[in-house]
Amino acid sequence: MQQILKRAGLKSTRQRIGVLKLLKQAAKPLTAEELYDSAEDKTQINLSTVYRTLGTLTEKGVLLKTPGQDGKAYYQLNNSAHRHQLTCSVCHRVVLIESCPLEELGRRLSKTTGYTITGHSFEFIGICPSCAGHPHA
Amino acid sequence: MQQILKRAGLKSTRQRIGVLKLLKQAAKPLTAEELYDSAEDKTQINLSTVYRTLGTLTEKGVLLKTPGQDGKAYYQLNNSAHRHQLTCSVCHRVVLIESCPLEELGRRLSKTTGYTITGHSFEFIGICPSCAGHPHA
DNA sequence: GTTAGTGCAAACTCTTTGCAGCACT
DNA sequence: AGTGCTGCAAAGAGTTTGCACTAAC
Repeated sequence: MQQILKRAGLKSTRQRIGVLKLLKQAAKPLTAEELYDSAEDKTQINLSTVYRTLGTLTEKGVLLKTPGQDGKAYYQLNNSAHRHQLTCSVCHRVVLIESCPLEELGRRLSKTTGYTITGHSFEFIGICPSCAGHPHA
Repeated sequence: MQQILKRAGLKSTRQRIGVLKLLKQAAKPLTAEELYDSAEDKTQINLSTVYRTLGTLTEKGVLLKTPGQDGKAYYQLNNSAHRHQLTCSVCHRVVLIESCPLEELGRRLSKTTGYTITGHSFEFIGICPSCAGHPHA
């Protein structure tokens, strides 16, 4: 945890370590508010600090930021285990997609454009079987 | 244009047709504000109406909504010619990706999850060659 | 000791909503 | 004529920022 921060040239603080720990445990993308609410003792971190931490860690490439259809941004560790979402456009419930097919595509894109690809965000939108069944849910 | 609206069960209004026309011409995703500013005569449509129009057309599956890293939502026609973005995390300039590789993936996902896939949003994040060259731009 | 990070409160941006009037079918 | 759509103004949600204080190096 501290190593990640050191590598990024950032100071190790209780707040940052807390955020990283939560994201590591989560195994699904979390919003700033979810992180804030999950902080065991609410007084341990301020919402502004959550936002600032997420911002700097995203800039450093440590985190992946995925702006969702709901207007909130979802954050997760930027590693090969990251997950993407599938949102139902009727009931707005979210499920996770098993694997990420974009790594290879990113490598190809990197070659053709000269960009260094540091991450990606994506999300499918659809209608879940339950909403397709009773459309007025 | 009117046909699209009729098929979606919506009334044909000057404002909606204007929005659709602009999106058709654009060939790149636009934000609500860009659409509002592009309306030839500014008095022809209200910003709220732009948002409402984009919302209903997205719900009907006519438009594709892609929430960007910058906090704004980008809209485009939901057809096979749609485009995705590649954003530089340093200078925040945006370029377009040539093709969309997610159609096939969506079909597969539809089979495994039972969801009706109606769209997707995605974006790559990277560092453009120019920013990689002089990092302090 | 110095610099980077934090908390708090206020501000800002994008987007949504209530309501009265207008336009499409 | 009736219903859906629009404009306006005000509110809402999520996120950012200035400043004084604190903690990491």
